[in-house]
Amino acid sequence: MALSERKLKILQAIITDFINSAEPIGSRTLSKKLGISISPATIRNEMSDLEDMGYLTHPHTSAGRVPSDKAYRLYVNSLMEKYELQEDDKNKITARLSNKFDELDKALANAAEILSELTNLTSFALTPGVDSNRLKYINLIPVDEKNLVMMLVTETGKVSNKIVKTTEPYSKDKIEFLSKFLTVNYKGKKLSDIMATDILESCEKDLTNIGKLVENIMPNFLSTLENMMNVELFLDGMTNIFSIPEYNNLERAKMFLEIINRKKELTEVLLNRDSGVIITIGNENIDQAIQECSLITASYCVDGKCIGKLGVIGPTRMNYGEITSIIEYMTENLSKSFRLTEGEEDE
Amino acid sequence: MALSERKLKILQAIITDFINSAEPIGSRTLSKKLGISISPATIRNEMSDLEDMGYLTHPHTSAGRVPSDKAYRLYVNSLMEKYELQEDDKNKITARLSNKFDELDKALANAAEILSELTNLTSFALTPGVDSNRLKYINLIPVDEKNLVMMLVTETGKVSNKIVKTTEPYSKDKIEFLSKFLTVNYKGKKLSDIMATDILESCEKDLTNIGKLVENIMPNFLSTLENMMNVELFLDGMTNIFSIPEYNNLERAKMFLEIINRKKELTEVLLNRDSGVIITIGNENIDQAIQECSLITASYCVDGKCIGKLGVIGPTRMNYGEITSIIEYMTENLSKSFRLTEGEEDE
DNA sequence: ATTAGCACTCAAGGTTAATGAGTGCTAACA
DNA sequence: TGTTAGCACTCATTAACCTTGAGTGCTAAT
Repeated sequence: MALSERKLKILQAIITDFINSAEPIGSRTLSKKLGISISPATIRNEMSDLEDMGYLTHPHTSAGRVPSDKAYRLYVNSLMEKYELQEDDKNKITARLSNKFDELDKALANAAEILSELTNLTSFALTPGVDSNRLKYINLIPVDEKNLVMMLVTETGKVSNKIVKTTEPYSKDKIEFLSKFLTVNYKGKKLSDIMATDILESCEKDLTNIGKLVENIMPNFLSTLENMMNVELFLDGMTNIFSIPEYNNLERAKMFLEIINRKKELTEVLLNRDSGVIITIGNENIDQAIQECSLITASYCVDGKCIGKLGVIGPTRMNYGEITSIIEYMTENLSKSFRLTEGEEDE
Repeated sequence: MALSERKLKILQAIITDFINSAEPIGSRTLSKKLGISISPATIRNEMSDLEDMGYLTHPHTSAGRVPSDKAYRLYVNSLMEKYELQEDDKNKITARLSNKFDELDKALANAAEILSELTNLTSFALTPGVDSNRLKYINLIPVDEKNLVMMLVTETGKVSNKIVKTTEPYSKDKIEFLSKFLTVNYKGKKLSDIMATDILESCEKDLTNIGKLVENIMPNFLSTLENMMNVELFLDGMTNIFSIPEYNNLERAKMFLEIINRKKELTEVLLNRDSGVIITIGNENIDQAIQECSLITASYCVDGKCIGKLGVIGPTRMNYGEITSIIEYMTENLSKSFRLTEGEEDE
């Protein structure tokens, strides 16, 4: 059976209505709402067909129809009209985003906050990922006779440092040498690649003259690298779940919040998503736990590389058009502001 | 009316029972549970007295009795028996705490996680506070011709740094001079004091010879300081609330989570608490929003200064003895490990 | 192909009654 | 005088039952 023009129209009406009301919609109500006059009975027949085709379901015999994941997918791909953000909203977003972008972490936490407020959903922001992260700057800075600070900066602007305690006083020469050695060997290399090679061994061969110092510093070098590889997840608007009818019962709200709070797993899910605007609906999600939710994510760029993610998670019944526009606009904005602050080599 | 020996015994029995069961307890049940045989009728009389004195309440006429905040206070102050952690538990805690204390933030997040698991409550950890935080180390490090890194370290081991972009190429001499200038002027000073003085003005007087560089750097100096003053709050075990009978309904769970997620306000509340082990019960809390909860916090020390906090929040019906012991033990442990890693001047 | 009509279904909400854990009071008892 | 047994009373909780109304599916007429 093919999807006639009319079927599509009915399906679309059901979906948009359900997105707004969260109530199953019946034939009589729908008949009244549709512009053209089709009788409830006809609509019932069409609905029945749509159900056979897998686009609608029934919570129970005497309830109205509800769109299935398949219906949402069709909706997102072709039925949904493009949502244009108001100029006014755009300005508000831009203003709030540009508040404080001097620290990546803060900017992202801020972005997540804005996003959850605008969408009334749970939002998240993920710091730039590992893959294309390269070391840009390595330095060892003396503090006092037995303490020094190791500082690493990546191309994406991530800074990490650590106080290193040496077992015996060090000479300035030695740490300068080591600093240069590290720079020569690892600058421009990917974090993951450095981690993968057996650094400790190769260093100890080359650096026998510095002796003990290497023993103090290299393990710290590695652990700091590891540290920088850890993407960080910012969540916001968790309690928005309580105002969503679908989650208006303890069991479901609890489940949702427990999933959301398993940050490691959630991060994993997000890291595995492609770049660009990605929408996954209900059972399209590979992860069992979130097959009742939809996820919309988009990636933002730092230094021209699209590796961080911003997005929302909520019930499959969400306003895909509007939310997608918001996220897209926000990530574009973030990308722009990160380019401006971090470096302007291209100008 | 005075609290007779027997009244105390009855009150204590009611409290311990209620802490475990969360159910109002009646005279008959209590009579059976008490070692000595007192008839239900007598217990009823005593209960009635205790209610008049404000130690007990009634959810409704035909329900058992429930301890009031006043009762819990009495319990905590004098009735409660000291809870001794098992050697076994202690070892487990120590082992998990010492896992990774190379970064303060991680160690605290980890501590909060352990604490919420052990208590089945919502836990939090607060990074060291502002008051006694002094600058220990200031440095400006050249990266490339127009970028440098400003690094600040406090006595409590907090490190913060920021990439500063200068409007025009700088000379090494100048930044070294500025670095020394800042060190001479601000090392050992409290962050808050530095923030309070009108730095910009005084600098521009003294530093006319460096010109533009000051304009680039000083605002960053200030914002980085501000940054370091921000204490950070780590929360864990939020969803534990769902397994607590008191919160077994949407409204209350929602309220609780919303309060907990207003991190700024929560931080404020925690910052205002004294050092040492502090227990506040229900209406003893100044903050309206948490007057149905009890808070237990203890402070841990970094570098011998007790300024960070670790604690839990939950219903007034909580196992004060056990939880207090756990928190106390954990903060002691944290203080120890922070002393060992950060410096051993005293040995 | 469309529609009106009708029997049927079922969740939700309201009413009622039974249950039982608990109280307060009174009078008897040691 | 403090303690206890007994009894009437209260009230949250639960289950059983009924009513309502939104909705369906099917059939027969248009």
